Amino acid sequence: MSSQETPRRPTIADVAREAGVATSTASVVFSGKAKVAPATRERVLAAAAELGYAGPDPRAASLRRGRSGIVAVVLEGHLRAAFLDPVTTAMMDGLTDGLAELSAGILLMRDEPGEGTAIADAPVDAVVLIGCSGRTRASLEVVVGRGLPVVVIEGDAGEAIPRVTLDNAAASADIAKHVRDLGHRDVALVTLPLDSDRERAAVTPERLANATVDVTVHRLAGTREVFPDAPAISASGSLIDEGVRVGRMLLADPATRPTAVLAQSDLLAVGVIRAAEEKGLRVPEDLSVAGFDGIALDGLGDLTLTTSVQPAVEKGRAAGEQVARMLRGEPGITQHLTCRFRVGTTTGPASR
Amino acid sequence: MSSQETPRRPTIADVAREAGVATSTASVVFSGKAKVAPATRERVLAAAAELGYAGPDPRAASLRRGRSGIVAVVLEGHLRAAFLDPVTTAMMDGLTDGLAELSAGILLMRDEPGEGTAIADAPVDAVVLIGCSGRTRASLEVVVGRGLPVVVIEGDAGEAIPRVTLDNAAASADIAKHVRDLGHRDVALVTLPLDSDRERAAVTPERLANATVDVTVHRLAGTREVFPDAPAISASGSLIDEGVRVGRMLLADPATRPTAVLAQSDLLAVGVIRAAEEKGLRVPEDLSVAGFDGIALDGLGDLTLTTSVQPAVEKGRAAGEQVARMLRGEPGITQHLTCRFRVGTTTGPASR
DNA sequence: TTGTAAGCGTTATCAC
DNA sequence: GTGATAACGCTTACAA
Repeated sequence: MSSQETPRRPTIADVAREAGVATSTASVVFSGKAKVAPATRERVLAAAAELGYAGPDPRAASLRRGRSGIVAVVLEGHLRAAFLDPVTTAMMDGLTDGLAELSAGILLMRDEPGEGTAIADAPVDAVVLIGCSGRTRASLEVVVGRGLPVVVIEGDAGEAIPRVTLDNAAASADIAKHVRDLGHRDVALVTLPLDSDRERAAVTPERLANATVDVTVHRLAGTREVFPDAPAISASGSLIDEGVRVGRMLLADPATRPTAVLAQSDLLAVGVIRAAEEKGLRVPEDLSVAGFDGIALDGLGDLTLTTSVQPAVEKGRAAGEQVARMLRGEPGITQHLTCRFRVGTTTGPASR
Repeated sequence: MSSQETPRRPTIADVAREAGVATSTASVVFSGKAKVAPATRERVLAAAAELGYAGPDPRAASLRRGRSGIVAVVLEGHLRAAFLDPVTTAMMDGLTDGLAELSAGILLMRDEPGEGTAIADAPVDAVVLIGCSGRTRASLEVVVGRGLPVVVIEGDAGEAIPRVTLDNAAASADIAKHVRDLGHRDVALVTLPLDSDRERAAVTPERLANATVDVTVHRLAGTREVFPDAPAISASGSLIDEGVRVGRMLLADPATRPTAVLAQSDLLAVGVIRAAEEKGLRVPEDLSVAGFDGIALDGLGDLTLTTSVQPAVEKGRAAGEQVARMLRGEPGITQHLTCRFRVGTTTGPASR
């Protein structure tokens, strides 16, 4: 007010000087980490108000503390896809719960080829990697190299990294057994993408050998324990529309038409059902369809999807809790979660 | 390798020493901000590899640079609600686009009573406030006090703050006019929550006067330009299930049953349609229903919702672009976006 | 209870 | 092209 010698924003040192106390005292007033005489406190606050000081600069504080209060969540692919996928959103939901005790912010990052190192430049305290596929693995290395606590959700990260896993293979096998027990022999599969190319095409042994998305591979392995020779088509994503497209491919030729279709996600399954309806096929009388995920689904009319219910929210919560643990200095531990098979009305006895 | 005198992580100074160069030189090798002789460069990189140095500490770098590369997005209420709301996810999608040139991370924060200052402790370069209601306004003050660039999406933040706005009132009036022109006179309204209490109850003048959610108030105002006396019930959120509940309330008594229901969101409208179907009412023959948002909707069967399509993705993109501008030092400007009315098959002539 | 002082790890500036 | 040095703004032992 007297001399305007500060074009720059005031610092805590300015406030301390104005209040006639040491910087450390001013600091303590804001952090509350020690007792301060009410009078001093008031003077500091008054000085802060006077100078328009809005509190300690978080950047400086996080350098000094060695903590930024931010946890990164690395999703593969475009963020838009993540937001559109109900399983991911449910998981994010659980993650915020699991992280709640840290009152940490969640930094959304995508794992893209070019910016694979974006995570390296972000001031984060820990990292949650989701669906660790080939591409994501590059991020994992960076993060580990940096010495940051990390939890991997549904990805193969090696034994040393705490993970949250799902019994994808076993759950897929359960679905397949149910369908087999209903008498089906001509079964076709719709898988999630095999790799980041996300090509919609028949799954050949060669393509499968080069697949990088663990979830896809594991679910397929489980299904093929029961139906070793079932033909499969990989979808380009987990979307209803994509399920429709693949469904049309599978149901095009009446001669080779399967009596059951097992899809690796509920959204794909709904799409297949739509494709069947287009062709005038009744579900489950003419075609049985099963999904995976157990998400709440609109648009199925009176049908209930046969599926395996995965603990999506729990997955996120478990990851959040591990991060919290590791930040507390305790070792992170791998959690194995299981799916629950749910019989619906979209599967029925084989009619031929 | 020789002496293990460093239990702590190596710093760039350690690397420089090991490589026999100045710290500043090592720094430049990592930042690429100046020319370095290939030989020196190699030596530095080798030293880094030797020491297991993974690059500059982002916390220190952001203090020094005054930039953290993080943009905060403040959502009101629980994050889970945000992830479940298609309009919000679409907007987030656009936001990532608008922010792309900054290659900034997105920090998700919620604006809760208790942690209203969480945003004050986060090392962010700019803030996007969404749906600035009474509660969110506290965050706004903190952010402005901190001198951070901020953009408000659909909130009343005063003329000084760059905003992204929607013509909610006009768009709502358009829908109402369409319904009035179809001959409807007994019209009931379903609004979004009025405030953070999110009470499901009849909208009284008193409750309306205390409402803090601008979107709700503006849309209601637009509708009431056409139907000044239409009774309204506020929903507790924008969810199909909530629409079903409110729908049941509105359709309970055949004597007072409206011939048309205008909902402030598509999800609520779908819920109302479900409630109507429960009661054996046909849409649009017995009841016309309109929504708002224009999101892609499953579960409507062959019906197409009459609604106003809002540019949700564009909203986010515009906000992102403003943030990018402001970070470049240019002034942020307010952008007014408009909705587009879309006639569907859920509205028809009044039958009485 | 308050003050002193030493960093936290980096990068910008300016000489050389 | 490289090096010395001074911040960046804060927190936290430790001393008084």
